[in-house]
Amino acid sequence: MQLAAVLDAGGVSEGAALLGMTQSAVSRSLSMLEARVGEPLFLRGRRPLQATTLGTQLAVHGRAILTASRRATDAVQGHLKGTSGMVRVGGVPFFMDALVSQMIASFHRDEPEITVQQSYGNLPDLVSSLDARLIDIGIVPIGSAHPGGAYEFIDILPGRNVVACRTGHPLLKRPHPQATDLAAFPWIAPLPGSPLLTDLQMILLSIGLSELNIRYSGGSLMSVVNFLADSDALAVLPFSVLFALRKDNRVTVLPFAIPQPDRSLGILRRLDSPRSPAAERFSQHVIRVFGDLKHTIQRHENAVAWAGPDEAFPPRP
Amino acid sequence: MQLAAVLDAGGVSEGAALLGMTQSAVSRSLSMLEARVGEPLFLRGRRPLQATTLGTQLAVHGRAILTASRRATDAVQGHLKGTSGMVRVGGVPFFMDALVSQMIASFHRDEPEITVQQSYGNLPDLVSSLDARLIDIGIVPIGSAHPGGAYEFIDILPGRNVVACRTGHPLLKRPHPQATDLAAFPWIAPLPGSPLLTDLQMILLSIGLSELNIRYSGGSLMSVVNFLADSDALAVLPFSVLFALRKDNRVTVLPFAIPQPDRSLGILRRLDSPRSPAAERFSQHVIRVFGDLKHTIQRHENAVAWAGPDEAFPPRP
DNA sequence: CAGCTTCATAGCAAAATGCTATAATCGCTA
DNA sequence: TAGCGATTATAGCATTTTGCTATGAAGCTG
Repeated sequence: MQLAAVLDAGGVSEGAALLGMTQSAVSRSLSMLEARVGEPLFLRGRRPLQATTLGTQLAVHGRAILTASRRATDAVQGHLKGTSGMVRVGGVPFFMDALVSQMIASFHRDEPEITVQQSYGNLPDLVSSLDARLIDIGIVPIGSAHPGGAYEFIDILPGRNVVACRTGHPLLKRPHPQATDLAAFPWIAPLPGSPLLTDLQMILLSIGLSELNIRYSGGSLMSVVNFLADSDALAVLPFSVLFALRKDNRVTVLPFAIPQPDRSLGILRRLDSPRSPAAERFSQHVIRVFGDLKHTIQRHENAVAWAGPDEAFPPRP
Repeated sequence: MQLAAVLDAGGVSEGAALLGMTQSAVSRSLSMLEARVGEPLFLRGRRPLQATTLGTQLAVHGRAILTASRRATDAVQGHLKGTSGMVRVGGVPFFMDALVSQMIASFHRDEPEITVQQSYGNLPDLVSSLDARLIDIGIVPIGSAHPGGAYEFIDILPGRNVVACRTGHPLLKRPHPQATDLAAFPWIAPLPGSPLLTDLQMILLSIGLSELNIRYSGGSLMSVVNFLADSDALAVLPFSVLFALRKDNRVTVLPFAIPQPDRSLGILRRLDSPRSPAAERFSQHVIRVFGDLKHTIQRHENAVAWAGPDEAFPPRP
């Protein structure tokens, strides 16, 4: 580091000043380095100081160490102030892809120094990831089965599922689609482990059918949307996810009321985990953006003319 | 560095072993680092050791320092053994482009760890570069004017100039071209400062003309060759340079004997400069390759049916 | 809960590192 | 080339850091 500083500054005294040290200290340690190497590192008595080839080469590595060292102190200071750092976020795939990824982008605009590490998983995986401290926060839908006292759960969006179809789907032309109509079309099943899977079975029950015509399952959100848009298939999706996709105008809500899960999307974190300022800021950001989003989503929901099998499943107010 | 090693190895003891230290030393310094930072860097009591986000981030920089440090020791060891290092070579443009650049390539095949830094210059520039220790060796043509006792000059190729023209040049059809024939064509002048410029004037004198028809001057070798190949112009070039270009079959030797300079291409270096093994190896390589080349060049020279203004300038034996 | 492994802490010696003060050297100019 | 101004090397000393061995504490495993 001293070699690099000295060569960059053009002299021992200047280099020492650059490092906040005295000239003598730098002079000695460089002499010792030369002695250890057994070769001169620079040519004495020249202004500006000339390095030997070996000196030049070593200075390259010294510069690397110097910058790494500076970055390390920056990382620590940023971490303590919360202006930089790292958040490891795990979440359920669909929400991450549709909503959280955009929030990460907007978060990065505000806090460019904070690294966000995203990972996917369903509730059990995310809980064990939290336990193993592999992630700092999880963004998951949680129902009545609370995960226990070791966790904090911050509610950010009520769960609300809808039936999704492509824009221009034949069923959209009917004023009041019936359950039997829905059963006539192929369905997309969510990934195993997804809460949407149980939701789908709930719907089956409520409709009174024993089985749906599952034609596709197991894809990411992008795959599902692509499939939906290019076919007449139907899928159960969170309304907020569809809301996030409204700009594309490829998929939309089928106005058919279905039983709603008693579930909320929220931020899950361990109470005992050392909460870093970066994670704190990210959580606040997500909560704020979802808070802003909630009203817009609500308006869009109310704009749908719902129809359903009976009055047992009205849209939430 | 210790943090990185410990996290990579998966434990304090393993990390210490990786660094060739005892476990206790590493344990203590990491504790001190944690105290300094004021935050835990890893979660105690977990196998394999889990880092906090800050620990992970700092480890990144630690790894950078670790690799830089390793590379530095490699650089030193390589320098001492001569298997790695850096040579700064300066040379006259035409020889560098035609011959030395290829030798640098073949040298790099043998010694991939040695960096070669090439620069251009004519004799005076190269001497001052040597004095300023900006280059380690110079590859220059030197005549009777020896540069002085502070330098070592190793002869590698006798100077031998020829008139060059494109293949298919009209003059090639004549069995014995005369001086007046040559004067009828445009000429390419070498860059100012090049020894070839004085050579060209020598030729003028010997031919008995006061001036040649200079149509182009000041280009690099590639420019000169391109110009030669696409015109009927003539140029004075070292035979070895033309030899190196024989594969392209674009330019060739005009069999017209011209006065030869009392000059040799050779390696110039300061006697007092700290001679690195890398520079030593490079010099040896250049000398060896030129040594091999010399005989081939000689054969090609002898194959030319020379003709000239008189017997004063016969081809060298 | 014993046994094994791993990590943290003491205690001590050696080395490295820092400073101030001072000598030696170098480059430049008159 | 002598001298000046600036820069670099060395001395001497105090402090900190670093290393080791030995030993205690804590965690997993069967």
